[in-house]
Amino acid sequence: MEKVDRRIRRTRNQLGQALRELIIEKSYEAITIQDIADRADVNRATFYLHYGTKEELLVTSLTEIFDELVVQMEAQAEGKPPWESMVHAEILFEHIAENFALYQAVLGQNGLGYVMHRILAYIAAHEEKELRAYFGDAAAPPLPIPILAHHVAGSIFALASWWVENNRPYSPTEMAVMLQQLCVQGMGTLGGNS
Amino acid sequence: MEKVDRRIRRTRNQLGQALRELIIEKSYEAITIQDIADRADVNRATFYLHYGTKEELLVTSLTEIFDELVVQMEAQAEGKPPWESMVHAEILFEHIAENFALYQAVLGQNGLGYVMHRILAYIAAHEEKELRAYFGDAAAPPLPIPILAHHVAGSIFALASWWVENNRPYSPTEMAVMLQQLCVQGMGTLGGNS
Amino acid sequence: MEKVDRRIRRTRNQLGQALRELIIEKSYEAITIQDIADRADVNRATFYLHYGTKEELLVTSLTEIFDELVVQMEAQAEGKPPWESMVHAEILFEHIAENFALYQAVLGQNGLGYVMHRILAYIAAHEEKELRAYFGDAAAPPLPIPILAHHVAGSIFALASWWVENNRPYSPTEMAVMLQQLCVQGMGTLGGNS
Amino acid sequence: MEKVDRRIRRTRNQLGQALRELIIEKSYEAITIQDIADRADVNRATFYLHYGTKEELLVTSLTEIFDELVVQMEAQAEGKPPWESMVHAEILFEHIAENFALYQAVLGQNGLGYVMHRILAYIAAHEEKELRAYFGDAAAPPLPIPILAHHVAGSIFALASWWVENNRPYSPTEMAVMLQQLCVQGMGTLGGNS
DNA sequence: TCCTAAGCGAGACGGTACGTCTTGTCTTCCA
DNA sequence: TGGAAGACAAGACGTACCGTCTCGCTTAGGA
Repeated sequence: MEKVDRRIRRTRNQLGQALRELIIEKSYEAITIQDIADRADVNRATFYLHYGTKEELLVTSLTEIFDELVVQMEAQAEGKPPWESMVHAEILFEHIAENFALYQAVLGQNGLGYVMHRILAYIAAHEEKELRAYFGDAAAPPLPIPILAHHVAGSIFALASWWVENNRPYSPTEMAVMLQQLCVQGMGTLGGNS
Repeated sequence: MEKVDRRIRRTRNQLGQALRELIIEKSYEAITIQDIADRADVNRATFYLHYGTKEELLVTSLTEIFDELVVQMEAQAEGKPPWESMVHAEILFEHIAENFALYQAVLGQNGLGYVMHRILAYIAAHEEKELRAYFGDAAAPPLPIPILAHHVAGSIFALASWWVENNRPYSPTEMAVMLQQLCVQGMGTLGGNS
Repeated sequence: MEKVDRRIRRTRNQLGQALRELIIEKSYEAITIQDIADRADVNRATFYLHYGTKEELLVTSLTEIFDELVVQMEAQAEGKPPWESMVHAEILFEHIAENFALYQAVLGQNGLGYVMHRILAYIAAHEEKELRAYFGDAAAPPLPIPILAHHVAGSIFALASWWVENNRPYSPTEMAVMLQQLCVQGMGTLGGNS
Repeated sequence: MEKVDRRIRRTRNQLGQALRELIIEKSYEAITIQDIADRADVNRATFYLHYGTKEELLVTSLTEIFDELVVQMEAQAEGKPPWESMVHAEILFEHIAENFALYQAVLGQNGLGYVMHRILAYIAAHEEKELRAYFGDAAAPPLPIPILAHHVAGSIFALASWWVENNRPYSPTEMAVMLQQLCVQGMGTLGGNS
């Protein structure tokens, strides 16, 4: 555990905070390092003492937020197959609601490809881990696990994306319920006619 | 039908082609307009005679490809609910296979947020249209149509993304089958054990 | 005498006229060929059919004006030494008054070095010719003729320049008288005290 | 006394030096800012940190040279009427001889109108000041002072111009003598015949 | 009177310079 | 020693102007 000067921590926090604020205000590409430094009340040269590129700061900055989410979710680990529990999804949607402006910027029209990809990959990896834990090595899954994982991840990603862009027309719980329904039962039984 | 100088058409084609090539070779952001102009054997100033920004060329260029796909897909319009027909998805995966390198660049690690968002939105809109046609005004759908549409779109997007990043481990047909299975039946019946 | 299409003559006149107008309105360097073409109601490409550069048009255009002056002056040739005749200078100042705006532009703050130099050299050459004619080969001039010529030319140039820049505070005749006085008698006898 | 970074002074010197060298080598208009930057071993953008335009650098650069001349001349201030002292003129011609190539470029065929005008105006203003000091308020001068001043200034300018263009056929002292003779006695008494 | 060459408008294009902006490095000086 | 201040190199940006070219239209002026 490296001992880090208090000032350094302070500077880094300010930089992270500044970027998160700016991302909400304007397109990520349009943000210059000077912008970040100005907002953080820090000299531009100082930025380079801590981060090599804008992206490095972005990853660091977002990681903090994601980590927080993961901690919350892992506190809910149970034995049930992941898709039969709405808890995960509910926590996710609540988390998004809390950082709404940020996710709006990241997932929306001018979203960050890099971040989008990361999120999708992250969710998929998470699902995959849980699926493997569920199926164990015994019962072979009917479809390849990565496919299952990406199916769920894609659905989550798209629903979250839609939800954010449409200003949260449903509550986190409602979203979680619908998500679960779609993933577990599929759309076939929803025709009403069957 | 606007009459366009042959030279103009030629120049624009070269620019579009150049961008598509470069996107495959390096990160979109790293591509300069000079790069594009060089590759297209065109003066940089000439670029600006036709497009205001790199993005404008990108959209134009990709639209051509998407349009082609849409034409193919619409030729398959049938009366069945979209998710019961694998044809659409199959055509999609084949289309991706044909423009593999391009999609690898666009959907991958350093993918373009803008394009990703566009694709997702495009697929969702497409699904939504078909769902509305299917349900008509009579039978109220069990879940809001946008939700259904985005669920499917997200799944398609994520599976396609995964497929591309893992170098097409399955055939387009196999992917289409699995996709349909997941969407229609859901994962609940796949427990294998039940 | 080359036969020139009426249209050609018309085009060239328009271009010359346009340049002369523009020179009065703004700095010569700031005038673009497009400006000239626009003003002349001519396509830019057409400009190049007639003149290679802006300078070429300038010379052609100004030469027309100078030639006119020379004709007037030569009509006054007499046997007297040039500096004892005010006629030349008077004609010159009257000529300048007639093309006032043009000379203001050419001799003023943002005057054209090229044209200034040309004018000075032209006057000097003119003086030199007359001086040589006057001295003949007999009486050796007390000072080298080129020196004498440039002295007079410089004085004319400077006085004209000053006169134009100060909005003609004296009549052409007055200027001519003063010029002659200065050149012939010098300033030594003007001490007022002697 | 403003404190200026040593680097800044160095950069500016290099830029001024570069321009002075280039002016000798080719037409001022043909000199690009890139040329200047290259010659000064400085980045083009750096040029703009110090000067807004080529003209600004030119003025700054030439002013340094002129100032030097003025200092020399003012060290010779005496009570005599300016035109009865050859000292000023002599210093001037010597100064020109020292910066010969530069003046060749500035006064010659492709001279700079702006600079020519400046020089003429500068000399005239200088003369005017001395004339006013000489005449005081008492004796009214026989001719308007500005006219006298411009007469002398024009002569100086033209003789210097001719001298430079003809590769200094006389010594600075000889030029000064002739100049004084012309200005003081005029040409009337030089006819030899009178 | 026709027809044929020339003048010209329109505008795409390669090229060059411009002035601006951002980045990353460096140096100097302060707390 | 961490950071402020800021000069600088590097290089992309979007714009402006230049000179050249090609393509049609029109419009004399000779057949």
